[in-house]
Amino acid sequence: MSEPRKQQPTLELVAERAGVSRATVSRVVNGSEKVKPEAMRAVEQAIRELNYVPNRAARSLAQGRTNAIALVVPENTAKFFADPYFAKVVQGAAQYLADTEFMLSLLLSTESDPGKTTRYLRGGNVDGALVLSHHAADRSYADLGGQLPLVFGGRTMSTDQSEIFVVDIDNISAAKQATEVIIERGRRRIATIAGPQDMGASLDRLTGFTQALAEAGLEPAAVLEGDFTPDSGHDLMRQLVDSGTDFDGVFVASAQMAFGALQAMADAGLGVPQDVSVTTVDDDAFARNATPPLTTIAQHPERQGAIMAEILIKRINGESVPEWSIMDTELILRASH
Amino acid sequence: MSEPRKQQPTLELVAERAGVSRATVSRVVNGSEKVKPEAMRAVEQAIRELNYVPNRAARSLAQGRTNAIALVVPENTAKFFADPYFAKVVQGAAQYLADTEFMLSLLLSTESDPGKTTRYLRGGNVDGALVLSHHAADRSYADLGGQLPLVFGGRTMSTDQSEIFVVDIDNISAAKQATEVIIERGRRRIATIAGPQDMGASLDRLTGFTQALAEAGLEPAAVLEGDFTPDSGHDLMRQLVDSGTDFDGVFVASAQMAFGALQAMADAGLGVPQDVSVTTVDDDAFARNATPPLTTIAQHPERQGAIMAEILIKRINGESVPEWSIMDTELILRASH
DNA sequence: ATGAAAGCGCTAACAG
DNA sequence: CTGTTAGCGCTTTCAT
Repeated sequence: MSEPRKQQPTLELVAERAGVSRATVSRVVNGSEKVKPEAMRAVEQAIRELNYVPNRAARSLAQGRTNAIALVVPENTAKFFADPYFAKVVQGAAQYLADTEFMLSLLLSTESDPGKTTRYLRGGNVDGALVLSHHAADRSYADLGGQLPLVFGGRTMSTDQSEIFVVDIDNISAAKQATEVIIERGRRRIATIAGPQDMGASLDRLTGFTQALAEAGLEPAAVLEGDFTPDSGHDLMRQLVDSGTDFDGVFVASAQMAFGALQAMADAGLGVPQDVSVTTVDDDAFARNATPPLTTIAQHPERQGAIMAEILIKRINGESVPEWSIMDTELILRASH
Repeated sequence: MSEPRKQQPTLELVAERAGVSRATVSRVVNGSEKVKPEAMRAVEQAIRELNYVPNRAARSLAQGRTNAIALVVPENTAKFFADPYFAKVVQGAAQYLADTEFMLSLLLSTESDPGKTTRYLRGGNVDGALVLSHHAADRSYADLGGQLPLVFGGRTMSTDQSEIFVVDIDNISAAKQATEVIIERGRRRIATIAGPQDMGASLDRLTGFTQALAEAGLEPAAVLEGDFTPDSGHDLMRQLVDSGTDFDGVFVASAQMAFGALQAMADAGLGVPQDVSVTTVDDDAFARNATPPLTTIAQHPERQGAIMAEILIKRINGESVPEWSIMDTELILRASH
């Protein structure tokens, strides 16, 4: 049944045409110094004439290296596209890799069959992988770390493994800082809409929130758990309002959720920041276009992507790199606090 | 310098452990019928114990097939993420492929080095590719069609090639239909904000617009050319207004641009649909959340992605498929016309 | 500086 | 049903 694939010219063909051995062609292709200019020209011409491109599978088999890395997003397609954070990280990684010999291949891990992705990764298709948005329940990638160089974006929840490389912001201090802004505003009944508690970033942000409160001698007015989507922010805020809880400040763990929460508050006739002071994390389109614009902690996902890629490449090349890279964040004061 | 990669167990190792030949292991791995249950169990156990995963490069080299296909987006990362159309197509393709043995690998073609992507594609990394959003200037992919099964999303501009497989809507009739809605409203001074004229879809939509007008005995009030982004829609609409052109209807070639245009009209104090009737193409978040919600032609990008994938797989398997697949569209009447 | 030869890990006839 | 034997296209010692 299989259609005869148009045969690509092989290295051997190039060798014949150039009148040299396959070894020499290989040397030229790989930019080895030790080739006579004369032979080199002949080979290059043959390559051009035949429109030759080396077969990657063969090369990869021979040298045990693929020159490709994967960016794995263990999240469904809809969420992936809805969250500007992913876009930025991908962009940063892609940009960094553009100047290297490496290809970036984006793997949206299908919820239906996560094993498919791991098998692909372990099947020698890539030299390493960047893993994003790692839910705790999902141990598949953490375990993979022993077999393939991995770099995580955001801390993973597994603690029993060493040799886990991660690039992240300090989520605890970020949340703490954001919460302090509210406290400094004089607010005392402060709630939070936290992120999914199976992710490291969410846990840390909740910790930071609690710490800030504790240091000011306060108790949380309420703690709700969302899933980082605007809808969950909206729904939880409405719940909070409907519950009759008395609050005058809220730290929301992501700009997307804060965006939704703001709408719910507007619907409920709550003024921001007069009635409620709100701060959040992420300086994306949601933060900037919210009404009012959100006071927030900017991380720099684009830079994060680039750094992740850089570290992975270094690991692949056997250079030693620190296990943790903590990125700076920035407090952006806008109108919502 | 290269770090010793942790050696994955090979098929040979499995064979030894199971006490059979490599061929038998291969048979089991590939699900051949003709293996004694007994041997099969032994092999399966060995595989489990060794945590064996076949090396793809080797397999692919041996059987001349990779079981991976690429989805190529010749567009920069920012545009890719900003346009819900891409998200939907990817989603559709990913979903379809989830039930097959094929991996989907997303290639954001870097503007800096398009040759890198083509080389990757030709290097035998994938069995075929889906190509999206094809600008005319870019012949690289059309030419690739001779060497690798390709399926395009949206018609390509190259006319000299046969064997070009494309999945698309009928852009001419879609635009015509959208324009007719405006005409039926009794409007006579109708302008258009078209898409980039180096893309087939844009050209066709302009053609459909012009045809509808011609059949009603009308001339375009104005023809502006945007780039499918909301910003371009905004800017062009402001230009149109500032130019003093007299118009009471406008067909905008994409919902993103229409979204921007609507804002500009609101700024200019133009009422929609009282003063100006507007229709567009795409039923995405922009169309639905615009003020007022947009009357539009819905294409079904998710289905398009799935169909593209389906056709590509069939081609890879040597089945014969039609070169053109035209998808249905749907007129959605909302408040803007 | 170059060629010969031995694989990389797997699959695919071909015997048996 | 199973093992033997060739490769797939490329890289890489090792000689020369």
